[in-house]
Amino acid sequence: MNLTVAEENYIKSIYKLQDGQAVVSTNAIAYDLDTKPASVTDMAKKLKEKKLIDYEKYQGISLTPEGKRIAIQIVRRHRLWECFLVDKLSFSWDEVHEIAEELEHVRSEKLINRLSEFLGNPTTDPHGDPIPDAQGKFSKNKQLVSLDKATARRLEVAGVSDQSSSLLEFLNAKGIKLGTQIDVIERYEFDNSVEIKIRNQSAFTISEQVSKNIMVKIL
Amino acid sequence: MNLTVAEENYIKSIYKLQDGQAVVSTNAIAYDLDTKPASVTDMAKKLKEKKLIDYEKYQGISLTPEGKRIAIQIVRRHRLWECFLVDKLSFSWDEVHEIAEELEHVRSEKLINRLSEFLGNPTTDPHGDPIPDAQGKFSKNKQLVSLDKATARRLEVAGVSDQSSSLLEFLNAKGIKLGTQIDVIERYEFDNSVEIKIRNQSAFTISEQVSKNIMVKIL
DNA sequence: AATATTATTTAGATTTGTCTAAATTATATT
DNA sequence: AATATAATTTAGACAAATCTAAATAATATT
Repeated sequence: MNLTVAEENYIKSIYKLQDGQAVVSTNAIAYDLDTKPASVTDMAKKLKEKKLIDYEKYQGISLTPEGKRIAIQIVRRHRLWECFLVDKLSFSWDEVHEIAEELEHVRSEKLINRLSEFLGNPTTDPHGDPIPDAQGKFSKNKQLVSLDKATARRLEVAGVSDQSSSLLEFLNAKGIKLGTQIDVIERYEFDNSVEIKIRNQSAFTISEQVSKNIMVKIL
Repeated sequence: MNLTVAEENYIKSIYKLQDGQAVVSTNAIAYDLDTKPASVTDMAKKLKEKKLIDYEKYQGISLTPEGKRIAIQIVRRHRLWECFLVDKLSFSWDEVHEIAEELEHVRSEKLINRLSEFLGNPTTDPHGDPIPDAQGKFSKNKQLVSLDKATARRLEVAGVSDQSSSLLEFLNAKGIKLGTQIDVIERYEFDNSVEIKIRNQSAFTISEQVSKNIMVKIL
């Protein structure tokens, strides 16, 4: 199956948006890929032709098993490159996404498997997202919860669910990174903000919007 | 200047073919890029529009200073990635070209400069070709000569001028790699073949075609 | 249920990079 | 110099990926 970069981006987007949902809407994909719904319809026909998605007019889009397999390989490539950029080239986690977005389209199984080996076969990327292995299997992770729902006092940052530069920059500025231990000081009901404290720093408050996007492990 | 992958490939090809020549022909570019002369003419108009080449109908093509600057950056990216693949991911030098051909189009100065640093700012790639620095300057190399023209007895392989898989495979099979020391046993005038010997191996003969493409340093 | 709103698709156009076939220009040969 | 051959360009077409505007279908609201 030889896919264009555009086709790979659609597959990846559908995979990301599907997550649980039965189907993904034309509009959602268009928004995610910063394109127009009409373009999504066009591409849907092509991907259906290639048997990578199930698609009936007006009925939404979902990946076929083959489409999902391909999506997972793309995710694998993306996350391994992110590891490389952070671990080997000393990029910070909030600046690797765009570059990995390009590197992920270089298709060579040998390259990716060697890269994985070189990095020590990591199972999570710098954002805490799991990296599927060459067979597409995810190592089952400890259960992660978003910070706004975690009940424990002491938590460890294990990832972020929104990878927009704005959020990553904010976390960077606050000194929150993967593995950072956080103590929850107080939760404010009226706006669901959370006061937290990082070791050796004074406490500060983060909004619900932020806490919803921080994934944590309970310690 | 935002170039497409196709445009970059044309720039790179023109740079490679120009080397000394005043201009490059439409046909030569078409052959090098495995496309048709008509397509080259089409692209020439576009690149002229962008002021990356000098081009007048029927008069051949040459890079402008800006075109050359860009070409050298592409060459830098290509060769650094080749180093990475060989030095870090244990690829052999005859299998890296195609992959580097894709990686070279990922445009991020920061990425390339960090990669260079990570590799120890190498000045030659696994084929012995010089790697320009971030400013586009080549470190002046010891003068290399092709094996068919070298007069000395003892030589060291410093590169190959043709990087086709077929040649690289041949060299690999014969145990000839970068840094290999060669003794010239005999030169046969009638077909310009050369009998050579590698330490601890029995002598064998290589054709003019091969010897022309092996670049050597005199020891 | 009728109507308004939103989502989706179709139709037709555009851009990029390519092609083939025909026309033109340059170069080589007699 | 005339003619043959080779190189190059033009003209017109195509596929991929996109777009806008209009049409249609699904969903929500009154």
